[in-house]
Amino acid sequence: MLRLSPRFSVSDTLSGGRVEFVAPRELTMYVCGLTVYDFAHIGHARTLLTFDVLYRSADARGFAVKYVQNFTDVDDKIIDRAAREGIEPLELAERFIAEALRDFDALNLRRPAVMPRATQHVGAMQRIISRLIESGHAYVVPSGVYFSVSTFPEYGKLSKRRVDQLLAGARVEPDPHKRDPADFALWKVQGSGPLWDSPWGRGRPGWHIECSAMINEHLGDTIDIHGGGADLIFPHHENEIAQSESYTGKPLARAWMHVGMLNIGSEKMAKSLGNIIRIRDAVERWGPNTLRTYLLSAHYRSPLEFSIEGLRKAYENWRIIESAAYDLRESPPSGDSESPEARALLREFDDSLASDLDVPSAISALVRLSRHVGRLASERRLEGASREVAEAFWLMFGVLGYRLPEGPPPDDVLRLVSERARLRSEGRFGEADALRARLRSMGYELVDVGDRTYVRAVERPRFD
RNA sequence: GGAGGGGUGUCGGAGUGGCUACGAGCCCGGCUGCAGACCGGGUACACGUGGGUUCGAAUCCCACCCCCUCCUCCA
Repeated sequence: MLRLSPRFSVSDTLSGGRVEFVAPRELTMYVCGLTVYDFAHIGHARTLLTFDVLYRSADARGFAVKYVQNFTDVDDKIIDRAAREGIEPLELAERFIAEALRDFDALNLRRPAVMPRATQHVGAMQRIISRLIESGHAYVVPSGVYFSVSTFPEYGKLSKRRVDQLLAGARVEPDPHKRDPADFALWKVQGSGPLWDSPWGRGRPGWHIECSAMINEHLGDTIDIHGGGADLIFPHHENEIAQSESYTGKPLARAWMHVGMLNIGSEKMAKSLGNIIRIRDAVERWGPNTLRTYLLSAHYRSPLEFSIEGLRKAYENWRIIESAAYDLRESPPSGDSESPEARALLREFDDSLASDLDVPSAISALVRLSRHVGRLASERRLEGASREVAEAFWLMFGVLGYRLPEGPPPDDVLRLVSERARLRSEGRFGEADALRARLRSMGYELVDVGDRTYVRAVERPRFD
């Protein structure tokens, strides 16, 4: 039985170095998910896909992974948009959570164990806030509760900032009740939007406290991996650290992982810039596996510049993998011998992912194994080949989160296939090829091997 | 202005002192009635710029240039 090694390391934004994890043991992961006021875009997908591969690979290494990814369902933008549409903020959030889950499924993101929502953890947030006030880390003013940055000497350690520099850069008009411009809100006393009663006035939680609360509720004081987009380093994660560590007195996370931005036209893809591509549009246009290959084609810490050219190359890689997957599905190897090729490539795949989640190199190893499969298939040697070839292939395929369409083709497709076979046997190749083209446009490819014809549901991205 | 991360062949991307990772692309050929996958050959023998250290540097040192992100909600 081939498997991945029980250890991996990732680089940690906080220390700047690597942190290693060794199975078997529990692995707790928390990833900052979406704020649900609109459809998710492929920038979000890049981050989620990165942690999806981390999740799957850690699982394959023998860790008992506990993965939590939240939804932020209360925030100014949700309230604003709901007001514009004349519906309740929570209703709007509910709607976009449903849409997001649909997109996640389309992307074949493996569901985290828990997907908590901010509004379901207000009590936990209030408990933390109360304790922070008692211990002098936070103070109450008429407009709410603020965290006092000066009570946490390590403030700035994640984003490598110094508090005195923050003051100079503070562009927001400060609340006059703030003692220090760098202090941030834990609780906001307000009159509109979803409101909760609290000892400090009716209102709602500040930005960052939700993650501290949800991490603490679901995963404990110190988690193994905390992740998110690189744009969350400051202030979001910095503030989480300040709150949580003041509250528990322990480190919040052993490793902080941040995914580089997806840029488009040399600018970050962001709703506020209006340059987004929705996940569902991208999946529809390019297919889930091609899109996944593309968004994972750059190392996760590097920025990725969106390009059709890059998508096209990702598709070329996927074609090779896809074809091998079908070859293996149609002719599963049954040999008992060892496969040195499969072992070597699996090892390379394993090492790549173990070394700070080098997915591009891992994909490269899978492509080479796919080519090996293709060679065996073309030589009609696949059935007699080592089972390890299939074992290694499906392991790699699964860890990278690829998925082939399930189930047999619909009847009308099968009818066309047999029609084409008839034409072909009569030597009417022109008409047969026209049918092949028509099937292709329906998403089905025919592969003739000897006297057999295979029907494959394939991705057919559009690059115009 | 401050902080962080980068600049490697057409693209993506390894590589932290010597042995041209790797993958895709592109061109030609083979296999195929034609295709896909597969196979053979070819193309690119690159390292932001200028100095320095060294027998030897993409890798070390110095200076400079450029790009991206963050410093405001943001995956």
